[in-house]
Amino acid sequence: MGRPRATLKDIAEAAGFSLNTVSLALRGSPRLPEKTREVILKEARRLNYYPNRIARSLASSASKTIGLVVTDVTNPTLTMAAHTIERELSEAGYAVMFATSGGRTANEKRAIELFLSYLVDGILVYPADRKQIDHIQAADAAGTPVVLLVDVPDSGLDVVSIDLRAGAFRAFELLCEAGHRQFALLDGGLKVGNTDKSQGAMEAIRQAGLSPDSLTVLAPDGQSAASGYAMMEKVMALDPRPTAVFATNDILALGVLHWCRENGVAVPEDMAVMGYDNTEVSAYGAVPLTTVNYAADEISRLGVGRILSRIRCPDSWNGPERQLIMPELVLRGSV
Amino acid sequence: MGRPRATLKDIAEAAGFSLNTVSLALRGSPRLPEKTREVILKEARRLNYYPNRIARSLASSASKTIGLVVTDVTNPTLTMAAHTIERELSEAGYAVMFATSGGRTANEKRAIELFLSYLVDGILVYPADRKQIDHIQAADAAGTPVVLLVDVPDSGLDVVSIDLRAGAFRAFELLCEAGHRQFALLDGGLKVGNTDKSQGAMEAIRQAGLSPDSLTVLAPDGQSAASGYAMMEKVMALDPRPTAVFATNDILALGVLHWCRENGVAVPEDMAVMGYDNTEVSAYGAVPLTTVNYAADEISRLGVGRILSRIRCPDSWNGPERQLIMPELVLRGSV
DNA sequence: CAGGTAAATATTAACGTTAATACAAGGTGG
DNA sequence: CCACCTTGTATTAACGTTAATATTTACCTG
Repeated sequence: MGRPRATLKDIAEAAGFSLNTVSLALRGSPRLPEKTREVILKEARRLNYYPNRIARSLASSASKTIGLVVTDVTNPTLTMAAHTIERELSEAGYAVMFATSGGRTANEKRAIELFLSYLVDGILVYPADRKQIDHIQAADAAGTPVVLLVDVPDSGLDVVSIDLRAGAFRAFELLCEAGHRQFALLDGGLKVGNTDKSQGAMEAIRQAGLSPDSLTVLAPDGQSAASGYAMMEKVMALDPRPTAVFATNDILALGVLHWCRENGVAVPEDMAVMGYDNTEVSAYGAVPLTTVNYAADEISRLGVGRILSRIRCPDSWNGPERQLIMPELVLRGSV
Repeated sequence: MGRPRATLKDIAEAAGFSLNTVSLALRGSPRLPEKTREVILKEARRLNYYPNRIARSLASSASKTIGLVVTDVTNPTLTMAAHTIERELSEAGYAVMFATSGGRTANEKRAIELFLSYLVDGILVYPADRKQIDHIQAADAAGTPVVLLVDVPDSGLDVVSIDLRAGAFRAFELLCEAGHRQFALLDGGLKVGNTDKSQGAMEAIRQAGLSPDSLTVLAPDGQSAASGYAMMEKVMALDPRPTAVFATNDILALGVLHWCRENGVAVPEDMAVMGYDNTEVSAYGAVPLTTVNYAADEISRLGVGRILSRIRCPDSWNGPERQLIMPELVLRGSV
């Protein structure tokens, strides 16, 4: 099975220096003369040395690893975010440990514990349930920096997030301006305590001088196109019947569009449909979807920046900060 | 920043046993009497102990970690696979380290080296380029089991994969039976040495008694809907003009459908369109897409099973095995 | 009751690093 | 020219676990 891999000791013996000198040389210490370093580096290359990060972590109590917990990678938005996070971190020399909670707090808790047991230097979380975050707060309090990627006010934690409420607010402003007076909102987040979008919607309606009755909020079962499709039965049964459906993500909206096509409901003439996230598919559905952009890239970059700065200069940290990104509308044909 | 976390030593002192006894107790050794174990477990809970896996890894030289390299998480198929892999492994008590190669061998190499430096117990890879796999072979040869999730014949490595060639073969059988005689194939894999699907297509055409000229293979720039859309200019300029377009993934096909709608080409009447992967969106595009299923779940489960069995019983391993899953066609409206 | 075995626990040495000192040699300044 | 830095290197002790032996105690057997 091949020789055991080379260690610092092997290099030390081969190069004729002490183990620690080798360690210093490989870490580029300025305390060593050029020549010594060269000899050692050459030997290291010859032996095909690469460091054992486990040992390094143990000795230095810094693992150069970040944990990422995501609710559901199947969501293209979170996929994008995970992707960017991985790229950014890997450029910064960090490895990524990855876990999904499936929206269940128990899983999330296990994942975080796992991460802690691997001594991760920091944790990025899309929380499963914003009402249950004790275990997250505990991790932060115990000294492992945490950054939330969804806004949880008063969590006492660092937050970098899209302003979801503002996104929904803008979306409903648009719908109101377009003359709609009766709305259905399919909110996939309600079941996990995420009411931002519903709240934003309601605010916009109030501001437009409409009655709260003009908005019906429905909680679909999952985040799939199938479940958006299924909800349309209920939407069409409402009285008065809405003229606009807003879904809290594109994939739900896609299901809505599909239902409309199959049932001869013209979009946007008979029914306006709006999504959320601006995933790639939104442009290519039965009707190009008007949606709210989710700047996954920006969130990821900012989130990574924040966690790294907390890790690298723990002193310059002055308590948690909330940073909310304002989302843009993406106008296409479905409204 | 909170107390430093409890170690075995702390428990040992609190419980009045030696450090090693504590270690044994926590690992459930049968050599200890029930009572001792209870005392120790109680103390451990009281101190909120959880193991330091870094230390454990170093001592036991097994990290209970698996590395996963994927070419592009943005691809919903790979997302699904990554998701299932993570779930399966986490159930088996393994953590997952995650990296994307972006289809670049250099990145893949770096990722694998990173994994090795973290002493992962095994590696699952969607290889970036099947012509450059020395570094993967090297990892396996050096004692870290590797399983490829894409077929690379004669790699000398374990393989669990969808039979991509057979999928394309079946797809073209279908198209031929439907009476088509002139085909365009948008192959997103060509640029990274992945010719399976093109080969399968050609075989089917040959078997149907058609001339090789009836198939035009085009290499789109990326794996996006936009690039599928862009390629349609070229497809329509072909002479004779094809009556069927086969794209090697759904997202490309989605772009094709979009082009057709915008340019008044009726699908499937004027143009048959087929995709590959059976991603969720394929059912909800401008026209429901006929496609080839990619059993991401099955691949993932089998891949995880294989790597775990190699880790857990290295002795019962009799050299690399190739396991190919036969894909099914999914018939919808676009053909 | 000597001798042996088993059960329960302790001791010691790894694992491969980093970090904190320690030491030697050679130069410099008062 | 001796005390004192500086420069280059070596030594030693962590880090928190597991693994391999040791040791003690208790019990059983002939």
